[in-house]
Order: sequence, then structure tokens, then C-alpha cells
Amino acid sequence: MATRLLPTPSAVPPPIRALNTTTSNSSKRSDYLAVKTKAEDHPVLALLDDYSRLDAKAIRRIHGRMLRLGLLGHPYSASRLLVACSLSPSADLPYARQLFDHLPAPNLFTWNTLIRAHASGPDPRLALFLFSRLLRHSPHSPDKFTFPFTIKAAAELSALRDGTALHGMIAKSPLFRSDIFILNSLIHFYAACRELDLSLRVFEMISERDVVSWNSVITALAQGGRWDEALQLFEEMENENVRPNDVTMVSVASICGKKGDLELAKQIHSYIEQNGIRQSLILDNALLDMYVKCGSLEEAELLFDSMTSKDSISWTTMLVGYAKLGCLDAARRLFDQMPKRDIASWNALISCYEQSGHPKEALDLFHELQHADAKPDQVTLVAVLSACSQLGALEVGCWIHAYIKKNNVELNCHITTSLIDMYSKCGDLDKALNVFSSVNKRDVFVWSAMIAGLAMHGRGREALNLFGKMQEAKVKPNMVTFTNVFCACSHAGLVDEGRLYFSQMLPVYGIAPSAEHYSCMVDILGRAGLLEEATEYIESMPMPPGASAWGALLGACAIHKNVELGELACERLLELEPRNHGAYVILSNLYARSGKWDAVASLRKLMKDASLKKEAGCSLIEVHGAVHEFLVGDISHPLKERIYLQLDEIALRLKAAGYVPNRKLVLQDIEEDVKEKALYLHSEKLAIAFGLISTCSPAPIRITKNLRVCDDCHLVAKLVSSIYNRDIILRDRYRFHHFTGGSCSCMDYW
DNA sequence: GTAGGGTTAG
Repeated sequence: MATRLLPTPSAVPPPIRALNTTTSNSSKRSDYLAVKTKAEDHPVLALLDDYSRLDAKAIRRIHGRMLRLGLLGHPYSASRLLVACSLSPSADLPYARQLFDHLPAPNLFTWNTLIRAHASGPDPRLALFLFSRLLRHSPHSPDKFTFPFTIKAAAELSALRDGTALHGMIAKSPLFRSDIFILNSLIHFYAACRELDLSLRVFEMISERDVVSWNSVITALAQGGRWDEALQLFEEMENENVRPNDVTMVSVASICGKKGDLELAKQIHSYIEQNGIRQSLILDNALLDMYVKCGSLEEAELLFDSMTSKDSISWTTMLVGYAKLGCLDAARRLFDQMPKRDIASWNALISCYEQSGHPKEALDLFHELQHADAKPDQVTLVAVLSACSQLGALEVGCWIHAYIKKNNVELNCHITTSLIDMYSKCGDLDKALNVFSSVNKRDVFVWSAMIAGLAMHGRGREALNLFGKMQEAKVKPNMVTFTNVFCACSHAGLVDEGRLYFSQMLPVYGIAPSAEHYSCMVDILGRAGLLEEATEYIESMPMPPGASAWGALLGACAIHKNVELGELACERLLELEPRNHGAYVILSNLYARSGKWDAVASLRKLMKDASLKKEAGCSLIEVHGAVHEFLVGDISHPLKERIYLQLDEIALRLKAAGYVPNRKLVLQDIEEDVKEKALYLHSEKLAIAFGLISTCSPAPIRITKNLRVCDDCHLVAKLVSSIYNRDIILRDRYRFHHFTGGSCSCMDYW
């Protein structure tokens, strides 16, 4: 036990000289040595020389011996022990603090060591507390070593006020205000607080800048996105005869990766080789990352194969490289080959799957992870929640939420946002609202996610109310917030509100409307039938209208049967995206609705000649934690016989209720309507049939579809909800439909 | 006897 080893202040052993005269029970050899040696070179201390190799147990043993020998009363030897227990890889900071608190006379070195350890420990605030204790309750004053450690703590915390106060103390002392170590740490500190101009000001004040000064300021600019200024300084440093080193090149490589400039990448690589820059694993990793980001996996592979030592970052960087090129199999192979996988490697592959449209694989890998000896962290959970959102996998999502609670994972804004997004997109808006109201930290992303959730469920008014509350809470909206607000207006038909918020964006909120925001307005106005005004918004765009603006106009024309304007919009859209099959389909629907069957036929031929295929319609339904996938006319499901029997029964009961299939829309923006029967076999109908078989009332049937739901399926879902007395919650590409008692939450406006 | 700057996943 630690506490037994620690002397209480009253039991502090007598000074070392007294020890020499005692006749204790300890062995003769020990006494003999004690007589001959000073405390500074007592042989016990030699055990602490190599403290980085000592584990916690060994340190406690030494502590015990020193206590018995009375060595802790001597400031120097006590400090040696404190270094070991606060700086060794198996450091135990609470233990170090206890030891420190029992030292009769800690010297300044000891204070510095403890502050140093806490500055890079799990809670850097403790370093600041120690610093103020040093000022108030010790006979010492901070020296040129104390400041860099304390400033580091302030940087870790991005504590601008504390750091500025430290800077103030430093400025008063002629000795400290010109100390290069202190000044360099201030450069880093201001950068950590995102005060780049203050960083630059400190840098410019230094009369004799060394390589660390240059590196600090170049890194600050690189991380703050001011790449060209950083590269300019990199050139200037040579003019000032400061030779760049490996650390400089890490930042330069990182900038080059962000710029994605392969030519520059090769220049940097040969610069390193020609100037004899020291090789290091970190630099090699940075170069790997640079090549991956510049899109040259060949160069990355060459370097990777030539590296003599690799760590999990090297492997993970390569893995991401393969995944970015869409080579997910190669990424997986690399993952399997890795000699050591840390949680970041798992996260990288899970995120790769999740972000490249393979959410199912992401969840499979998450299950593998749980059987391996890695522990999911917040990044993992964010990625897996996003995979659930994509799949509409509510049960898995709930399970992850439970996991978060059970393991006391901190609900930071990232996780909160992901949970709200998951519950919203999996159709359980109440749970999303619960999460939202249960947290007390809400940043702009949390608010925006909740607004988006309400919007996609058609609860536009509530979304706008929440937008008002967000401002009462003094959280500034960003670009995404406005997109979500407009989405709410669009789904609920709130035209006036849309216009109002759009007009306020720049003057009130200081956010210039982006092309996406203009497209939202075109959508809001177009859906409401205000095609002329929608066109005016397009014409007034300060940037060239993108595909989304023309797409929104085209969709509106299809709803309101405006062939002429629809053709124009489609033409513009195809100029920008020649292979956008959706555009052909919507135009064809427009022709069909207006009875222009010749035009429908020629459009079909055009599509065929261009060998454009529609994206296959696909519906997902989660039952007991497993996600089942249905394509149109799918016969691959193990329960296919029962599913098709159920479909027949549905058809009979619907007919009895007077339902007539709506075959007019042969080419909805839905899914390939190859044959007559296809309508009857749309993926969402298969999923509904499966849902009826495999779940029981009152649980709603939850379905996620990749495309928009067609008129016919929408009608069928309404009827099923009343005939079978089952709620259906269907998520399509754009929004949610809650079917209950024969009607839909979208009020047939979608 | 002590110090400052760096790479991956979101």
C-alpha cells in the first residue's frame, strides 16, 4: 500500500547526518555504506538511474528502502524518487502527489518535475494548481524551467487567460522575457489557443531564433490552415541560416498532403534525402501520409516497403490509402497483416467502411472488435453510430447507446450529435429528443442535428422553434444549421419562414448563403408551386448554379407539370452531370404525367444508348438486431416463400378494400420498373411483408429505403397501416413517413 | 539534474 510507505510530516526521519550515528537493526553492510556515502550518491539512488525501466512495484520497493534509510528527508534524493514515479512510463501521478505532499522540503527542481509530469498528464489543470501553490505556499519562485512546463499545461487546456497571465509575469522579468525556451513555448501556446497572430508576434520578438522557434511557428501556421505562409517561412529560415530538421519536414510534408500537390511532394522527399535530414519514424509516417493524400499509392508503397521500422500509424496510413482508392479488400488484407493493431487501426477501417457506403461491413467489424482485445473509444462509437444511421439499424444503435451508458463513456458533443442523428435517422425521434434534453453541453452540431431530426420527420414548426431556442442559448448557427432549417421549411411547406431566414442569413448571422442554401430555397419555393420565384433565386445566385439547384427546380417542375421549364432545368443539370440518371427519370416522369408518351419513349432510348442504369432500389429492415436487405423482386431471402405468400395475402386484402395499382408512373425516380409485376415487387413492399411476418404488434415496422418512395408504395403502406393495424415508419432518401391508421405524417406532400 | 516543436483515425 502506498500510504504505508509515505512518512507523515511528524514522522519525518532526522536529517541524514543523524542517520550515520544511529545503530539500527539494519545489516552491517548497509550501515557501513551509510557512514561512507553522502545522501547524493547512496547506492539505493543508483537503482533510480534507469527509472524508465522500473515498474510501479519496483518504484514502491525503492520508496520503502529510502524511507527506512531516511533518504526522503534529503531534498536531492527525494527528488530522484519523485522523478521516477512521475516521469517513468508507468508513472502514477496520484502517488507522486502523495509523496510530494509528505516531503519536508521539496526543492524547486522537485516542484518543476511535478508540474512537468502533470502538464502532459491526463489532467493538466493540476499543473496550473501546482504552479499557483508554488507561488503562494513555497519559499521558491518559478525559474526558467518552471515556465515552459506551466505554459505547456495552459496550451494543453487552450487556457488563453491562464497562459496570458503567465506571459504577463514573464514580460516583467528581463531574464525570462528573452529566454528562448520560454518564448518558444509561448509560440506553441498561442497556436493551441488558435491565436495565430499572437504566435507570430512572439516569434517576431525573438532576436535569435533557433530551429525550434521556426518549427513552432511553421507548425502553428500549418495547423491553422495558413499553408502558404508556412511554406514561405520554411524558405526564409534557410536565408537566416537555420537548418531545417526532421521536425520541420514533418510539418512541411503535412502541408503538402493537405494541398494534395504530388509534384511538391516529390520535391520535398528529395530535399530530405539531399540535405541529410535525420530519418525518423514520425517523418517517414508523415511522408507516407503526404503521398497518400496526394493520391500516389505507388510512392507510398515504395517508401513503406523501404522503412526499417514501422508502427501502427504507418500501417494505418497505408490502410487509409487503399480505402480512399476504393480498394477496401486491399485495406482489409493490410489490416489482417498488421503486426499490432491499436484502436486507431480499428477505427480507420470501420470508418472507411462506414464512409464508403458499406455500413454493414462497418458493424461486422465492430463485432469483431469486441471479440478482440481492443476497447472501443469515442471515435469508434461515433463511426458505428453513423453506420447504424445509414442502415436504420435501431436495435444495434440502442445497444450502442446502452454500451455508452454502461461503460460511463463521456457524452461529449461528438457522441451526443451521433446519438441524436442515429435515433432520428432510425425513426425514433422521441429517443433523439430525450438525448437532446438529457445533456447540458450543446454545441452548434448538437443543436443542428436535433433541428435536422425534427425536419426529416416533417415537424417543421418544432424545428424552427428549436432554432429560436438555440439563439436564446447564445449558440451561433453555422452553414449546416441553415441547411437544416431550410430542410424543415421544405418538408413542412413553410415558404414565408424560408424566405425570412434566407434574407437574414448575411445581415443578421454573418453567413453568406452558399450554393446549397440557394438550392434549398429553390426546393422550398418549387415544391410550393412558386416556380417563377424559384427561377429568380437561381438567376440571383452569386456563384454558378450547381447540379443541386437545377435538380431541385426539375423536381418541382415534375410535381407541378411544367414541361418547358423542366426541360430547361434537366438540360442544365445534364450539362453539369451528364451521367445523372435521376435527371432522366424525373424528366420522364414529368412527360408521363403530362401524357407525352413519345417523349417518354425517346428518353428511354437515350438512356439505353448512354447505357445509363438506374440505381437499384433497396430496402432495409432490422429484425432482432440483424439487418435484412431487399432488392426489387428479390428472391434471395431464406424466408422467400413465406414472404411471397404474405404479399399475395396483402394484395387480396387491399383489393377487397378497393385498391387499384397505380401503374401510370412507369418511370418514377424510384427503381427499375422492368416488367408489369415490378410495381408489386418494389423492395419496400417485400420489406413490409417480411416485417409483418417477423415482428408483432404493437412494434412498428421500420424500413429504410435508398431512393424515394413511389406513389404506389406510399398508398400501399397507408392501407396496410390501417388494414393490419400496424404502424409503418419508412425512411426514404429525403425524409420519414409515419404511416398510421391509413394516413401518413407527410400529408402526402413529399 | 529539469525545457520548447512533429505523423494516423473523427
